Amino acid sequence: MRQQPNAATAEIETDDVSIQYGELNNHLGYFIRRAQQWIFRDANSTLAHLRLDVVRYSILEMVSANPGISQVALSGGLGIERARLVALLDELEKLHFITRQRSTTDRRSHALHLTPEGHAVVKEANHLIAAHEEKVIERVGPDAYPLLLAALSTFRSG
Amino acid sequence: MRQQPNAATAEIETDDVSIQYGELNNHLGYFIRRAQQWIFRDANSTLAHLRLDVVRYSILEMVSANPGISQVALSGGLGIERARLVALLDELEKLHFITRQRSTTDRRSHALHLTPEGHAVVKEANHLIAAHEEKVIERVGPDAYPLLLAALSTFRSG
DNA sequence: TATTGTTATACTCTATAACTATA
DNA sequence: TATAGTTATAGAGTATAACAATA
Repeated sequence: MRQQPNAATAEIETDDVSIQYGELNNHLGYFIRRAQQWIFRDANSTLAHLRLDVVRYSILEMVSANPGISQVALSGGLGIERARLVALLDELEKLHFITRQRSTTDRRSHALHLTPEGHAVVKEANHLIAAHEEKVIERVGPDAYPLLLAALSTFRSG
Repeated sequence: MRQQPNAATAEIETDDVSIQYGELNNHLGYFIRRAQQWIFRDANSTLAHLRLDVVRYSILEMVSANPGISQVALSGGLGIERARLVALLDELEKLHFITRQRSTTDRRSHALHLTPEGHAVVKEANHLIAAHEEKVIERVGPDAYPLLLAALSTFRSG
């Protein structure tokens, strides 16, 4: 939350407003970073009381949509290093949201599943995230929104 | 660089392709995160031999566009914590790309400027980044690209 | 030989609080 | 009292390499 500038400082701060962005105006990466900062902060505060953040939520949602998925497949689908995923799954297992079972067909890999509690929490998270998404839609504009999803989906694969 | 799957493993890996994304298909945050991963990795490898990455480059470009800018103004414009900015500017000063001068009007603040070497490196970086940006434009589609910039620019402020 | 999950390590980034010098 | 820059610290994420079990 930013303070309103008072009358005395308002004049001095006007040069803040006239900041120039130079070439950054032509770089999608800059806008994407700023957008992600806002979106993640807003979504994380929405999910906090469920003991989740966007990364942990996306893991639960992926496991929900792909029961029995392996850790490498999950790693690839979410763009999280498989080494990093281990600690995240440890957490979610400790919260009793997921289970890791040895795969019967390939005993190297784990089959991931949601617990009943995991299903409940992901269901509630989906409601909360949908409300957050409405704010995003309003912010980028309802017309632009589906175009954004379509255009950015090309980065999903590698 | 990802290995091509050979004939023997290709069949096994087909279930990788059929991964389901569930609700993530409706969440801009997920696509933004994947897009940023790709864009930052590509841009960073482009800039590496100049001893820059996208964050350090964006600092130089901002200082270039706003000579004499203060550290707090820069922090706000780029969405980098002012505490974090200190170490980044230390680095760029050590590389002789920028200078910190005490402001004559407010001796609490620093006026940031590019050195001649800084100007040269930012000029070269802009060429390299422009080539990178062409890849991005091709990837999201030339029609969608300007819409992305416009729609995401709403996140620049807060 | 290659892959899955795991551990370990070093580095970077984020978030926060406190200190100083100035205003 | 408030702000700009700085320092310090804890937590989270990234990148990489190596190892055991299994294929």
